[in-house]
Amino acid sequence: MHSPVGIRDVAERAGVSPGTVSNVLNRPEKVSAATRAKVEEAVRELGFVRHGSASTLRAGHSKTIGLSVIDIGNPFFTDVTAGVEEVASELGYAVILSNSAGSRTKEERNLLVLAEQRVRGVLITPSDEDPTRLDRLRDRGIRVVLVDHPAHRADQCSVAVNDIVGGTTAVSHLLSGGAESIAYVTGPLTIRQCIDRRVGAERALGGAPLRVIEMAAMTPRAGQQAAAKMIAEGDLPDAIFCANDLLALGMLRGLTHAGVRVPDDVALIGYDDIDFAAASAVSLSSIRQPTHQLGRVATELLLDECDHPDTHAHQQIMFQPELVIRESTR
Amino acid sequence: MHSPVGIRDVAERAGVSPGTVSNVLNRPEKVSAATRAKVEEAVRELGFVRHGSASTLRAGHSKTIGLSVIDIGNPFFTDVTAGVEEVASELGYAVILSNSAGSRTKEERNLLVLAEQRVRGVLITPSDEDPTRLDRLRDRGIRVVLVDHPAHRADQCSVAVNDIVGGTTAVSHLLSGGAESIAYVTGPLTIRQCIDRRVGAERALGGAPLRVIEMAAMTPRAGQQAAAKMIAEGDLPDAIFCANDLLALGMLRGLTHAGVRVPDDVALIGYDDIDFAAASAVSLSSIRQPTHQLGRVATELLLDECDHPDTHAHQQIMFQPELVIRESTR
DNA sequence: CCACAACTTTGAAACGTTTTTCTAAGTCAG
DNA sequence: CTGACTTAGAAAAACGTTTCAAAGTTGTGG
Repeated sequence: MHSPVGIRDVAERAGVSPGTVSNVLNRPEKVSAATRAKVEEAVRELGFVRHGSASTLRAGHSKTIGLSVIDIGNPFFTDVTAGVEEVASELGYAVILSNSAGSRTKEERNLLVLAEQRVRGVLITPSDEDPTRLDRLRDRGIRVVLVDHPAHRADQCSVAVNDIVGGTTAVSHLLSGGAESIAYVTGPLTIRQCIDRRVGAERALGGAPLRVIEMAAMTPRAGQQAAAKMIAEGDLPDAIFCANDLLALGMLRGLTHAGVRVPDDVALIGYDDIDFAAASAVSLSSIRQPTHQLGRVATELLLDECDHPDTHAHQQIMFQPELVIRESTR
Repeated sequence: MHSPVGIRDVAERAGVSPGTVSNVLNRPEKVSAATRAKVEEAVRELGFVRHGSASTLRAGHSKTIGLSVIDIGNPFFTDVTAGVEEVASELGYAVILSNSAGSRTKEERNLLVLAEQRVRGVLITPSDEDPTRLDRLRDRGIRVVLVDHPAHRADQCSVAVNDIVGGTTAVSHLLSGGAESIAYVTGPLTIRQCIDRRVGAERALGGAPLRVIEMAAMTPRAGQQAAAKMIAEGDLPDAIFCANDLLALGMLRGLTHAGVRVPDDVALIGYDDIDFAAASAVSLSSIRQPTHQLGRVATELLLDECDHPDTHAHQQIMFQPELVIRESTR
């Protein structure tokens, strides 16, 4: 283990002052081509790597951002994360990942760790509507961009997808396929996304009744239970709209097992268009959200806000979801 | 935005010296209960948050670790990541996530960023066998633990799952179900995991021939293509072993579409036991790897190495995979 | 009542950068 | 050739912690 090489070692080797090395590193245009070359040479020879903490301490800002998601196991968030990592990495930022796992205390603890690390900004899918923790971050000078959650304030960036439109699109599609009775299988109706998708569904029905089946979780298992319940109760609708693909996949499995044919007996549509939607035995129609894009754009907004605070204009971006038709609604 | 409150503000408020505040923060047992209480009170009143960079700079080590994975979109790595995040968060460490996306240059760039951040250690699933970049990290005093890759050296921790045993288990299970001809559908045979699983499969066959179908990717799409190819060629085996569940799901779909019944006509088994294996129309038998555990243990090893370097004993841990029987091989 | 040990607390230096101020050396017009 | 102006680089002062030797405090036994 060779002793750590610092900016002064580089300076000595190149025959310049430490300040000049710093300039080469941070504002190369301020330095003449000749000395720049000398310094770069020295950096290479000595294998110098800048000490991020020292840099952060003195400069007052770091090259890291925080990402706080609700469930890292959900393909939706995984895709978002991939998009975030991509952009951050391109711009030389490191991403600190934290998973609130739906727990508010864990989220709070994670945000504290992020504050200690003096991250430049935070991308967060908040686990509830309470804005005080985020305000506290902002007070500390940490920028915040909301992900998959529209901002309520104009001085705040956010990136989301219109879930009401998504609900409407899904149900309209089912109606246009000839369905007359429709059921909505959803997760907890405390979750904004579930509520909005329901509102959209009802809007499409224009007053006709929507049978709502609320499950505690949004997993394949829950979907299968919902299927069992509907079959036991004996009256299947013409079509089923599930609030996410995990539910829909479980539902598909439950129906198929009971001898119900999809889409002949019952049409089925999910939400999110995760990779596995296309891969199931009867491929699943779904509402696609630009997840990867969501992560990319959120990160671009955040880093723009950090790097160009004067020209930055806050934006609340709302993407539109997209209908993907597959076998389950043909 | 209130002006940043530092350790000296806290000291002043509590009527002690900055050194004492630092002691309360880092070695509470060195401080009398009375002053500790005073200091903690002051911390709370002022909303003090320690400046991680300053701390890292002075103390010489940080409270962050790096995690470098090959494909953040693959549920296998997602599960590992969740385990890592869990343990790190419990112990107050932040996790910097980087995704090499299979590209060696990207991996290299990411490792540089991690080195700049002076992470305490790195968890990495290396994208190839070349050990020089890892040696370079170790030279810098950054501990390295290999994930899903057995270490070749004794002074190095690693956590992996025995893929040879997994291959043997899968094929033995197929044989015990009465299969006589078996095909192995795999990703590129440059990938260690694919090779090992094949070796295990051949071991189970004890000399009997194994038909190997090598695909360029390990995705549902590739699995479906493999199915189409086998059906076109006209001779289906009794059973198929796929090198991961994504391939197997695609295979299942391809077979079902061609009217081949699983498991009646062909038995099918995958690998990884991702969540969706249980959720498909014909639930998929698979080889389960303790993915979450993999992440947890790797992190525990790394942090033990960091926090107790004198008592730490390097370990190469090899987990055993587990057979999960579902409908596709009944 | 003193010497000594055990325990607390202090104060200043140091960690490796960035930033700001300042000097020296060019450059150019008159 | 001078003086104003520009530019490149040097020197030193921060940034907010931790550390460590030293000083201070308390308690104990003789």
